[in-house]
Amino acid sequence: MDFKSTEEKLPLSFFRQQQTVEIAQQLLGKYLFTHFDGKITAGMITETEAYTGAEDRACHAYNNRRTKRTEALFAAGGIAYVYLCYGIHHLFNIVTHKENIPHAILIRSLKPTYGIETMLRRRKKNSVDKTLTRGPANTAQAVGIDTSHSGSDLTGNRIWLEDHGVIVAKSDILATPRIGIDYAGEDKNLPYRFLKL
DNA sequence: ATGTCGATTTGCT
DNA sequence: GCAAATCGACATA
Repeated sequence: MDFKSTEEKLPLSFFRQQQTVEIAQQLLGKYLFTHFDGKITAGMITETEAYTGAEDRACHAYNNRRTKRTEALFAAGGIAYVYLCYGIHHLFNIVTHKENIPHAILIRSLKPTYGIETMLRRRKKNSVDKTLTRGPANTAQAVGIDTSHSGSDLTGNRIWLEDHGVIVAKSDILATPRIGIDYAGEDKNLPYRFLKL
């Protein structure tokens, strides 16, 4: 299948960069595509959060905590880390950095651009509203990503990212502390959440 | 408009 | 046992 998108697809080298906080900002304005059950959906990334590994108390791999769940974080960048939150929500992350450095970027929000009917069906909604692809669990559900996709290649033909040339100036990025990590001590105040204005 | 609460897997104590 | 990188239903105002 040809989506005329090959040249725009983000390469493995993008995900293997090592400044995860910087990459989280670069992801704003990029497009997340999925192709499941014969349906393609896509949206422009508008909100991200960086999780920076063993030294980040908010990261699941803090202190190199290694479990079956967090194993994907320790792989080299370019795969998905998807985990179940509160027993029901699937949260999609992009793994970055090199092998054994467990960094990742949580995708918190998209602007839907393609396959909106499919997104509505997955979200059990009748019409587009603000909540269709806002919030990490809603976003993952809309694009059809669940924990079975943890460890998936992000440069393949099921889940991938594209650069459509959208330029996001630093002045159009709002940085705030991350959401829902009150347990993270000092690290809860780090400005690692980024929103495209 | 704002607040409380339940859903329910994973991992740490 | 309990808290968690959340969401939406329901209550009260």
